[in-house]
Amino acid sequence: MKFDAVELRLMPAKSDDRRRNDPDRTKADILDVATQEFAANGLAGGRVDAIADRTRTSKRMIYYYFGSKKGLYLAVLERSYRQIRTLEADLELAHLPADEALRVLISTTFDHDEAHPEFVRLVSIENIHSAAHMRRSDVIRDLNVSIIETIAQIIDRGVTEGIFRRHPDAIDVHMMISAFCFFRVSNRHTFGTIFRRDLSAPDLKSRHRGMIADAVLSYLMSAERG
Amino acid sequence: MKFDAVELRLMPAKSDDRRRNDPDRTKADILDVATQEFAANGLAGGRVDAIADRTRTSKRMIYYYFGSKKGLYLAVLERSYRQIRTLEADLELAHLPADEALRVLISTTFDHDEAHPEFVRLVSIENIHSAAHMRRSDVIRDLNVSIIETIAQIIDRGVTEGIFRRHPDAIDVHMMISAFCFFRVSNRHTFGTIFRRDLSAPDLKSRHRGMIADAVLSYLMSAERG
DNA sequence: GTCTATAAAAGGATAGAC
DNA sequence: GTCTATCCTTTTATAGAC
Repeated sequence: MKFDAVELRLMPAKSDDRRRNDPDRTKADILDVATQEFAANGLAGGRVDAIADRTRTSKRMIYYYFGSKKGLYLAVLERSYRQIRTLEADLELAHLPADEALRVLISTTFDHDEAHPEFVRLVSIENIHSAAHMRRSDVIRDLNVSIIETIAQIIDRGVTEGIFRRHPDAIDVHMMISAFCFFRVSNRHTFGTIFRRDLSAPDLKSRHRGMIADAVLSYLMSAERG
Repeated sequence: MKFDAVELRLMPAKSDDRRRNDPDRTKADILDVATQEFAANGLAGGRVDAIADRTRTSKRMIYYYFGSKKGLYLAVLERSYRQIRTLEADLELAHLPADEALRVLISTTFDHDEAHPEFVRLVSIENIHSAAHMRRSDVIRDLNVSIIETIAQIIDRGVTEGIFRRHPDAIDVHMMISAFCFFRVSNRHTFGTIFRRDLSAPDLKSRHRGMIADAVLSYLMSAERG
């Protein structure tokens, strides 16, 4: 009799229940799955049912926490942007020579897009929607974009040191870098199909990482129109 | 009596009926509207009803001619690709100096993407679907991509003439050019929102057109790793 | 080849118990 | 906070007359 009672108390039922009732954990779980679903199929193509099925929780909870499909999509988008902005803000490049600093920054952007194709896809999807959701999101619109400040300082420094002969707009330079890194991932499938080339292959990856850095640097180092 | 008969023959009723029953005209009409609809809302987001409503014909005819929503989408995609390939194939650059030829080619790509945002959007959408439809389409996969041959010849010529000091892969150069031109249009909305900049403004357009050309040329003209 | 009406299915959202 | 069952709108697709 005593023995039976002890065994009952040792069962892990209660601890499991607490875990299941943790709101932050539930929300994060939903966001993880939703990120994959929307990145894979778009906003219209993504299925709330499919998300619920792959979650520890139910569809009801998605509506409970996020209100609607679009509310969930926006939460996914906000979280993804917060992550890349944090990464950019953590760069410490002030102690490096201008050209070295720029190479590190380009590699960081390049590697981020390579490592996070789901972010690249979400941004593509949001552009299909003309950035309508992002525009309404204070969170995203007001995320500090320190990368422009970083690039501006590098360009200034390079010009002062005499390494760079051009002095272009920092946002333009950021766009040039972003375009190349982003396109490689965003257009991987159509470009790869048409030109019969696997853009995810490791040798192409390292060649392209060097290529974009060389292109940006030779642009900055060359004389106007040459 | 004679007079009346002549007047009857001149009435345009019959000719109108023929026009309405012209299959090619009907198909082209459907494709025009479908291109706009899919480019605006994606494959899942695009509505067959919405297409039918903006067409001279009915929904029944869309299924009659194209079989399914996906069949229509694929037809739209095939037609868009055929158009840009035709444009590229018409370029006559052999008589120009290598650097001039490259500038013309870059401007052509740049202006094409600017003038055809619906094409850019369709390609973005097809990438969200991992190019699944394009892959199955013999028409698109086998469209001759003469642009690579064109770029390869320009690079060879530039190196022979001593203008270029690098000799990169032609597909890589094409990717570098495409990436910049494409990104400016495909990511116009998110990039514009975040950096508070209107990428469709005329002054930015011409500045960027020159910038991408300068970047590619200074890359080709610079020494390895410099 | 073309139209109207309708079937059939999918998918977003919610009711109500616990 | 969480679950099951279900409503109801939207949307793809087709039947059948002309």
